[in-house]
Amino acid sequence: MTVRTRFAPSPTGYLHVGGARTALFSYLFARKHGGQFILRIEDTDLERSTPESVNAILEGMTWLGLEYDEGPFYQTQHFERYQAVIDELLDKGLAYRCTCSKERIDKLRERQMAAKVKPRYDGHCRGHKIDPEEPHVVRFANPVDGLVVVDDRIRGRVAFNNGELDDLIIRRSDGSPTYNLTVVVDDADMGITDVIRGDDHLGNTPRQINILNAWGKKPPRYAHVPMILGDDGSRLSKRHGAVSVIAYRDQGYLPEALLNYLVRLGWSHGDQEIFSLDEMIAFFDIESVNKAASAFNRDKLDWLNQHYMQHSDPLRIAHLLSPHLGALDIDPAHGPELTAVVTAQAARAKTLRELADISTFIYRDFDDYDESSAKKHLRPVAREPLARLRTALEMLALDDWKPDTLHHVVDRVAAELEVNMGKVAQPLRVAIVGRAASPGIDVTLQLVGKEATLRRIDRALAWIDDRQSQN
RNA sequence: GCUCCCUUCGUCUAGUGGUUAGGACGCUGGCCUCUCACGCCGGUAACAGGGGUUCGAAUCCCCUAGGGAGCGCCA
Repeated sequence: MTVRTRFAPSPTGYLHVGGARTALFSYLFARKHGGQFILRIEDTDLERSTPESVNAILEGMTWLGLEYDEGPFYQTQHFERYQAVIDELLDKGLAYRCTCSKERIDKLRERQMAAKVKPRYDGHCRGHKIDPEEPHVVRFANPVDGLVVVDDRIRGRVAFNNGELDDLIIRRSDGSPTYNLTVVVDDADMGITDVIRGDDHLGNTPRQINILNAWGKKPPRYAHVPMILGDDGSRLSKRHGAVSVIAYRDQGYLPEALLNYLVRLGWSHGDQEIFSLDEMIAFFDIESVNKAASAFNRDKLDWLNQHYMQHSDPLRIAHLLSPHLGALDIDPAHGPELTAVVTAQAARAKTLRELADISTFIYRDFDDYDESSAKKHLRPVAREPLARLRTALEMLALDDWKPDTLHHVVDRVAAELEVNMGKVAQPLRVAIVGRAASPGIDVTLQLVGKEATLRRIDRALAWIDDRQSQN
C-alpha cells in the first residue's frame, strides 16, 4: 500500500510554526516512502473559518516549499458524504439520536466534577426511540467496555479504557457533522495510511479508532508529535514573538533556514545540524521523533539563517534581499551589483532585513556618525591620513576602482605616514560608512563608489575641522 | 478532579546496561585581522528526586515531584 499522509489545518488563523513542523514531518514521511502528501482544509466550523486564513495557510505552505500532491480539499464540500455516513451508522444502530438539553448536560458535568469523576455523557438517550423530526443531535455509540489501543509511532503503545470514553456527538442539532466524524470519514475516503498530527489529538484517537472500527474501516497508523513551546517553556504564543510562518518570511528569514530549524526540533540524525531538503527526506525517521515538547529558540534559528544566507547562491539571496531594500526606500538598481553586496555582507547579518539595514550606506549617505565611532576615529590625527587618501583616491581612474588597487592606495598611505593600516583604514571607514564596522575597506570603497567616497571624505574632513574649532 | 503523556547542559539534542555522558546554539577565552562579522582552536554547563533490579544504570521497574495535553453541539 502506498503511503499517503495529510496536513489538515483548520483555517482559523495563520500557519504557525507548530503546524508548519507537523506539515513538514508529514511531507517528509510521504516523500521518504515515495507516497503522497495531501492538504485538507478542515473548515467545518463555519463560525471561525475564514477565507483569509485559508489564504494565509496556502501562502505559508508555498513559501516553505511544502508541495502537496493532492488538494487543497475542503471539508465543507464533503457534507453530503458525512451525512450519508452518519445515516449509515444510525441505520446500523452504531449511533443514536439524543434530545438531551445543554442544560441537562451542563448539570451532569457539574455533578460529575463535584464527584471527582471524569465528566462524560451518561448515555441517557441510548436505546430511546426518538422521532427524527424532533430537534436532536446524533451520538456515536461508543463501546462500553474493553480497551482501545493506539499503536503510536512516536508514543508507542497507549491504551485507553472504553469506560473513560463517552458517546460523542457526531452530528449537531443544526445538522452539521463534527470534527471526530469528519476526520475519520475523510481519512478513510482519501486512503490516508499515516496520520501525523499534534499530540493534542492523542485523546481523540481512541474515539476515532472506535468509529472506524464500527464503520468497518481499518484505522491508519498514527504518530502524535509533541508541541512546540516558547523560549520560556510555556505554550508558544504571540508574546514570544512571531509564531506565524509568514511573519518569519517578512522578518527576513529564509524558508530553508526555518525548515532546517523545525526539522531539528524534536528530531535528529546523529550530530548533523545542516540538512538540505533532500537530506531531510533521506534521513527523516518518524519513529525517532522525541516524545517531549521542545522550546523554540530564536538564537539557533538566527544562526541557521545566517548560515544559509552565507552559503546559498548569492543571486538567489540577492533576489530575496531586494524587497527588504525596497522597504528602506532603496532601489538596488541604483548601485553596485546586488550579488556583490550579498557576498560582502552576508556573513554580517542574521536576517535579510538586517542585511538590508547594514547595507544602506552603499546606496545613500548616512544621516549621522555613530557617536562613539566618530569620537574614536575622526580625531584631529585622522585629518592627515584622510586628506592624503582623498588625493590618492581622486587620482584613481574609474577603471582602477577595484579592491586590489584600492587596497594598495590605503596601504601606501599608511606606509607613507609610517602608521599601522588601522590608523588609516578606520578613520576612512567611519568617514565612508558612518560607523566602525563594514566589510574590508577595499570592498567597502568599491561598493560605495568613487563619487560618494570623495564626497564623504570631504564631509569627514569638514566634520573634524568643525569639531576642532569648537574646542 | 479524572484520563493520557512527558522529564539529559540555559536551549535543541546524541545516548537503547559498562562513555572522561558526545555534538549544536548561546555565553565565554584565544587565534586570524584595517573594523565588524565569518572561520578556526579552547572553556563553561546536564542525566528532576528517591527507592529497587543488576557485578554495573542516563539507559530496566516502582514511587514522588514538576511540566503538558485532553475531558465542547472547536478543530
